[in-house]
Amino acid sequence: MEWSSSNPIPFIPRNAQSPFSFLYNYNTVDPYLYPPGGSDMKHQMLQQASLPMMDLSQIDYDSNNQDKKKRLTSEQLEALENSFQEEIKLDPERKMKLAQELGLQPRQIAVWFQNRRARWKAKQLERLYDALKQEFDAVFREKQQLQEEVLALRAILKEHGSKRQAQVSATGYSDMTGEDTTVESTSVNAIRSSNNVSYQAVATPSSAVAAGECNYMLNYDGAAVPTQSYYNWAGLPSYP
DNA sequence: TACCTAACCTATTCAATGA
DNA sequence: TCATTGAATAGGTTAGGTA
Repeated sequence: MEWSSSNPIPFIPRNAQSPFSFLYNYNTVDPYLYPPGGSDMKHQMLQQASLPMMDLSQIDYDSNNQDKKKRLTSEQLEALENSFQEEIKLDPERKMKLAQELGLQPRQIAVWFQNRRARWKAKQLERLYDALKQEFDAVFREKQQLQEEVLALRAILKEHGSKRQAQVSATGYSDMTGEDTTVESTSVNAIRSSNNVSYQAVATPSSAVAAGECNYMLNYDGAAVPTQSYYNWAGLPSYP
């Protein structure tokens, strides 16, 4: 059965004399709105009925109760979605207007918007996670490439060190003509080329957005200094 | 300043639904 | 039958109004 004004759920109390009759059909008669009294209304009514405070969750619901959860119709969902796209927050005027137009209780409109905002936020977090993961993967790959480059450079240095040592031993002086620098520079370029390391800023538009969102969501001021662990992780030579 | 109220958020429950 | 979805609830927080 659909939930709409054209097909309303008849309000048939389980027992009109029962002090608990207000618990039934509250999809039709919203206990949080009618009458006004806030979220303590159930307890207030229990007290008015001269009954002790009790755990309402323990009350035995009738198997024929009328508060079965009903899915909203596609028309109702479309209207609610359109309204949500216009404005994520719901002002009282819009809530009443939507309730009237869609044949729903204002409380249902408010609940739908609350759940919709929760789903929207979860989706945003999911996107942020994906963006950060991509960023991490890219940085991790670059770190591996740099480590390989460091190893290669160390090997070159070791090789040239051995040659120089042999030259000093043979001639008694060191050759500082700059030829070695040219060799090393060429070697570095070759290694970098083979590793396809660009040496540009890693931040991509998506990662920049992700970082911005991350800073916003985590209330992060963005002024952090690299930590000791970062230097260790990055394989950097020294920690300032 | 304490209290009240309304609106909101997060976590959870549970009926409806589809594979 | 079971996993997923989403409407609804519970309980907590916060902001604004008021005595």
